Amino acid sequence: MATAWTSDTIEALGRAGYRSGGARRAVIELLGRQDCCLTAQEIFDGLRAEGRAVGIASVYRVLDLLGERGFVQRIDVGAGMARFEPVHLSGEHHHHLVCEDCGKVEAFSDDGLERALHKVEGRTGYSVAGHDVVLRGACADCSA
Amino acid sequence: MATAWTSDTIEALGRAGYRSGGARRAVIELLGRQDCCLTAQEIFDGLRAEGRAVGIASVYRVLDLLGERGFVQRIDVGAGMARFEPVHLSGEHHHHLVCEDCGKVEAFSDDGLERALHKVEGRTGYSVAGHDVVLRGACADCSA
DNA sequence: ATACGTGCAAAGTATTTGCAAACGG
DNA sequence: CCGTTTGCAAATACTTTGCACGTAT
Repeated sequence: MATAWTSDTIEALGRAGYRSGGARRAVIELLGRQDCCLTAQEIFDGLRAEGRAVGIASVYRVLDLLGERGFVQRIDVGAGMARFEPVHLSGEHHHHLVCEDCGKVEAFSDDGLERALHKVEGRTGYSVAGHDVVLRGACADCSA
Repeated sequence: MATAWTSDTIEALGRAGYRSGGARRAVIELLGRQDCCLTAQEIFDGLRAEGRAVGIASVYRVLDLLGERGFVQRIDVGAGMARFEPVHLSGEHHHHLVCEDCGKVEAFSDDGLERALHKVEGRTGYSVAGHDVVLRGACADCSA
């Protein structure tokens, strides 16, 4: 069950002249199945759990390549560890809610917020390629 | 010319039982003079440049203490290096604009964005303590 | 006087790189 | 075959910690 993102990504890399060895394909396939962000270590562990062991260096190399080409978005929630998630062509995306207590990371999205961001982006003088929003706080479980 | 933030912070720490040695004071004073975020290394270099050499470990220790107590905000713009800036009691704050090309970081603020954020925060189920927004792109110089 | 603060050096963690072997086209 | 990709181990970069000494109160 290859997702659209998975096949689009593999195909686009192929067109750009990249070969598809086992490690790259495995990382892309695992990423395609996620709906929120993962750390490099989580990807490494996930692949190992399904028996497709790859070197941690390859995980980083694939993430770096995908990041450069805009297929994944690097996300920093401030835990000293980068997180990565697929960027969907549809343009739909979400932002993150981080529990400062237990470390849980969840996604949320909001149209009003997107509109406000879009408006600001026009006034910056920058050619804005993207944005990240992180809300920090205590989740329902932790604030109880 | 001690800023309000500088003296408020030193005073509050004093009330909380912290002594004021040279390194802590130096870091707090330097931070109080900034209007945007600095890395630990920039703080270290800045202090050294003004002849107030402090250990890099002390810089990190002070930043950690100030962060815990809410006097500074840790900011991640995705360069693999944390940045820190004073949190003003007035509640006024800004967000960041990062040039992915040259690495420049600038501040911006926008009331419409704050309103949109505030609205979203109420619907999350989290008790939201704060938020960060990072706009990524190419600055005027780099996109030319 | 005594506990807290500081600097240095060593340790720790996340990430990157060098290199030789495996592999895809 | 030949150049890319991969895994391993070593290197790096940022940050944290241990410890002995200095200092504020």
